[in-house]
Amino acid sequence: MTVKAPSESVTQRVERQLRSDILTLALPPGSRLSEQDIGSRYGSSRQPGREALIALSKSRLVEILPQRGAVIAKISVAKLMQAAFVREAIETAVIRSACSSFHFHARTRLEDCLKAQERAVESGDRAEFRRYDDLFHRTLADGAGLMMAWTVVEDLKAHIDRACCLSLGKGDALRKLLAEHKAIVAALDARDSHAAEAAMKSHLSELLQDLPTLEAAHPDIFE
Amino acid sequence: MTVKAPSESVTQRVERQLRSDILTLALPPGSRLSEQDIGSRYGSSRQPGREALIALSKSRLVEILPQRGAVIAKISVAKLMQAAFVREAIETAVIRSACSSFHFHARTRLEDCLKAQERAVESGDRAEFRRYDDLFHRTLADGAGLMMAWTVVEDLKAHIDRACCLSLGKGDALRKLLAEHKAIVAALDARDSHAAEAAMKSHLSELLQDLPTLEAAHPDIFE
DNA sequence: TCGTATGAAATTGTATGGAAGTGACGACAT
DNA sequence: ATGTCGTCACTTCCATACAATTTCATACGA
Repeated sequence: MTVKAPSESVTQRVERQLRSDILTLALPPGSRLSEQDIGSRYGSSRQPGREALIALSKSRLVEILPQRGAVIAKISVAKLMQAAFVREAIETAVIRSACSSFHFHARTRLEDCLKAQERAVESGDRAEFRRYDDLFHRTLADGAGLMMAWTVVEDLKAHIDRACCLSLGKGDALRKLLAEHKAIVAALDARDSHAAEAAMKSHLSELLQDLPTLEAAHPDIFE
Repeated sequence: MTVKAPSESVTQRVERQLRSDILTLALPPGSRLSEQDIGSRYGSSRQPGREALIALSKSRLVEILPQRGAVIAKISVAKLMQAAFVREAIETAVIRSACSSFHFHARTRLEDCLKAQERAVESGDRAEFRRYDDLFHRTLADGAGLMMAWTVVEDLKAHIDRACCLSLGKGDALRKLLAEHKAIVAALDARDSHAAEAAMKSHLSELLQDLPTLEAAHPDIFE
């Protein structure tokens, strides 16, 4: 007997594709979009397009102008800094909490993430690396019994990720991120909450280093 | 010449009313709702009802069962604890940041909040007190230049507030909360980030004190 | 030349019709 | 007694029709 695959609804698919196109900058910030545009772009009627726009406007990726249309949000340095601030506040708290109690099974999944990232570094596959970066942070929250923290961070992360898409990413950037992950896990294993928090903090701030450079290089898509 | 009042759309009104009815427990957790129900309850067609349900499902106040309907989320102790954890992580970080830099004008608005809450305590108006409690915390974030932090907290707070509606609230509870607000402001004025963080922490944990009692008293609406 | 009306086009906001999914219930066979 | 199947009511999900609003261009008049 086959388990029923809970197939994705049209709205979910459109939302996922639109989000992806926004995050990868396939749809450049500042673009104007109508519900109709979205619908025909992804092969649906207005309704799924409308619901996707509403959903993404909740995480501030698009701005809905009442009665007029929607615009892909420009990358705002202020929003970026605030998102990073809140993310850091949450993730440092999570890692601290993880140091006092962490699910055994999650620990082995962390190991899997590290291994997968190791492979991604070798093959230079940035997308793969990023997938497991997400999973790494999610697993930390899960192991600490704080999945809600991850759902909040996930939303904030979207803004940060969009900026990361611009970053050229020198060859050894991934290697550095991986080393930071390993430092976090090491501190977690040692139940050293101060070290873990510090490692997490420096890991997260990593991403904002070359923000000024990026803004100078792409003035049109910044606010 | 009068400024045009940007009148509320039907969807917004329905969403606001539904949210309010959920938070005040006028709609008890566990109730099943259809788009049609919402529409006729608040005098609209199914569409605004649908969009309101979708919106509230994002903040996990209702759970949408695909092809079947929606239910008002039950109060979950686990979700409540996680929401409180994340809120504390964010708000303590905000108050710490506020201690290093805080907008002058926001400081006077804090004073207004305290005064208004003083009056609310005198008249015993809990709703009024709560309104200014929100404004107090929002103003802290605003003054620190971290409004995004407040938008995140606001969503988490919904779950906490719903539980607070159950709490009988002894007469001097408000007085205690007000005193805590004053302690936070005092520490902020002194730029004493450790004291401010501690004051905020104890203020937020205040709300969860009698959670076990509540759960025992209302087993039906807990998960 | 400039400001103002007017009207068409585009867009969202709202309502409604219809297809398809889900679970409940009972008839019926085993 | 139990399990399988068909029917039925209910609901969402998606498409589409209609109404309301905004914008833009254009024409007109001072």
